[in-house]
Amino acid sequence: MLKIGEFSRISGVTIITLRHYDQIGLLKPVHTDDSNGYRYYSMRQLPRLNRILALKDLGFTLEQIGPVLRENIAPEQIRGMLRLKQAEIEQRVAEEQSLLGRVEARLRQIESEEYMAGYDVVLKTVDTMTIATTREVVPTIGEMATRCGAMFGALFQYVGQSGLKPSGPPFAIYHCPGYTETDIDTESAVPLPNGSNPAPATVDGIAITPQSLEGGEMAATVHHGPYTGIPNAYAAIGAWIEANGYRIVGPPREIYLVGPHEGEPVTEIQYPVQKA
Amino acid sequence: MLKIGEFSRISGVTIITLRHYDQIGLLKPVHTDDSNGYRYYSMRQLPRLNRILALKDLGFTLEQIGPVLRENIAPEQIRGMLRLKQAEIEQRVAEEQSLLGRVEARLRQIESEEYMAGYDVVLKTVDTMTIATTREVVPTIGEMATRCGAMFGALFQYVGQSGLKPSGPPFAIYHCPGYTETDIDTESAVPLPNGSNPAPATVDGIAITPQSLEGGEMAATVHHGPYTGIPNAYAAIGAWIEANGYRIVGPPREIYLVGPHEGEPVTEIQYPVQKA
DNA sequence: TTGCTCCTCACGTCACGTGAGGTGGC
DNA sequence: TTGCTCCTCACGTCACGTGAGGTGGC
Repeated sequence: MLKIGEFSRISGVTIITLRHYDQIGLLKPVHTDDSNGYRYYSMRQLPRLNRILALKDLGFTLEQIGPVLRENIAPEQIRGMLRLKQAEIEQRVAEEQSLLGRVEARLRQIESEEYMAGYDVVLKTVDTMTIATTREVVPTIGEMATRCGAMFGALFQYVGQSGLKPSGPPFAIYHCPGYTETDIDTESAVPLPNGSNPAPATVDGIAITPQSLEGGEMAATVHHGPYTGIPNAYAAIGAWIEANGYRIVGPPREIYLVGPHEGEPVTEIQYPVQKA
Repeated sequence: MLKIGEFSRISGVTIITLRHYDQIGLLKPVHTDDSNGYRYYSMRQLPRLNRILALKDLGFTLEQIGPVLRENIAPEQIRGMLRLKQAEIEQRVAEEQSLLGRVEARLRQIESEEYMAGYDVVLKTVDTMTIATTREVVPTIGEMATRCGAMFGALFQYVGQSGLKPSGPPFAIYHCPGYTETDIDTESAVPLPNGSNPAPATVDGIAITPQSLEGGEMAATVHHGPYTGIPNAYAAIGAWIEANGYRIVGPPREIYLVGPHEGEPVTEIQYPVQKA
């Protein structure tokens, strides 16, 4: 019979850990003194302790080790548990490596001075939503402001007439691939409460269609300030997507979080992406 | 001004997380209602929130993110932090991969039926210690019991005469490489309290030398039962060492935790090892 | 008035480590 | 008697998630 300190020295396990294993019932001392609470261990408990350490070393939690020690589990089951562990660790390694990739991408970005200061690109999941939308090809960029004004005016009028309330900020979808200054294929949209199902209509000669817009993973960033600076936000997202090994799988969305009439506008840019 | 639910929906961050960031001062709502505690956020806080998310995504803790947001840190410093992170993640990847290696080794062991049931090999660090020792070449294995008896008898007598107490169980070091049944180069030893420094002596014609024994990393397992079964323990350690990519760097030790006169003996085998 | 949203505790997570404060054994 | 060992709480770790129990706003 050994006092906890001796057993600790021989086993190489701290006293605190031994007390912890006692407390959770994983390794009880062979005897505990009733009067002073002293724990007494036996050398014959070393194999059990070593089994605990060996299983812990294979990545099992103490909670998982308990049953393995109690019931005598068939090697077949042990094998199953190890296979599971294996898959779990492989998963974690993959995650760590993707994290490493992100850190390295950021370092390269800083070092190559293509550092898009001020823009932080994040990945977010956007739900599928119901929207009211209208679409037109705007001939030149100079006409964007008036055309967008007209489109959103019609949309809000339509939403009001339908007895609905927008369920979020209005946004645009740009269907032309790449940056263009002419013939900009623009879809303007207002999100509606889920489940609402109004009919199509024409307002002020503008055709409005309610529809469902697919959600998914988005690479997104927020631009704070006048719209003339927005190309920088697009560039920042583009750089992030390339550096982090994603692929653009749809047209970008521009979400007008704070409109131009309420001070400095705040605009979010989203690109639907997939891991490449 | 947005209620927490709206801000949560727009940012894609849970309400609970937003409350947590408020609590630790990472992102305070622009306004908190005094009467009911409602938090109100602004769209203009989205860039800050995104910065938090982006840094978190690079593996920084919330505690590390705080200063980065408050003080405007130079890109030079950011670079330093990223380099540190990078090294840290590489370290973790290496650890996970070694864990994966251990799990795979165990799986192979089970599948190839060379499964040494009952032996759990663990890695432990043994301290350098002061010992009293005597060494001789035992001609045949049949004489081991009597020779060991004689050696330990002399050692204990010596320790007693020196006015010392053994500081741990007695053990043997086997200097012959591989398993042999003849001419076994055996060193018997008794650990002494650290700092004690007795003189060499001869007891019953047996020469006893006090010395220092180097510690280090050991692959160890415990054998429970008669000494005839001990070769299995050696085999188990050998298999473990090979499977886990270690290398034997010294002679094995056999530690007599429970001697043969106290019921079933309990014996620990240790091999000094290094990562190969 | 009824849902819906929001609030504040308090506790749990995983495997211990770190004091604080006190007692038993040689 | 004096160190040394041992004991039992209680709290901290990291970034939230999960109730419990209660209140404000349309």
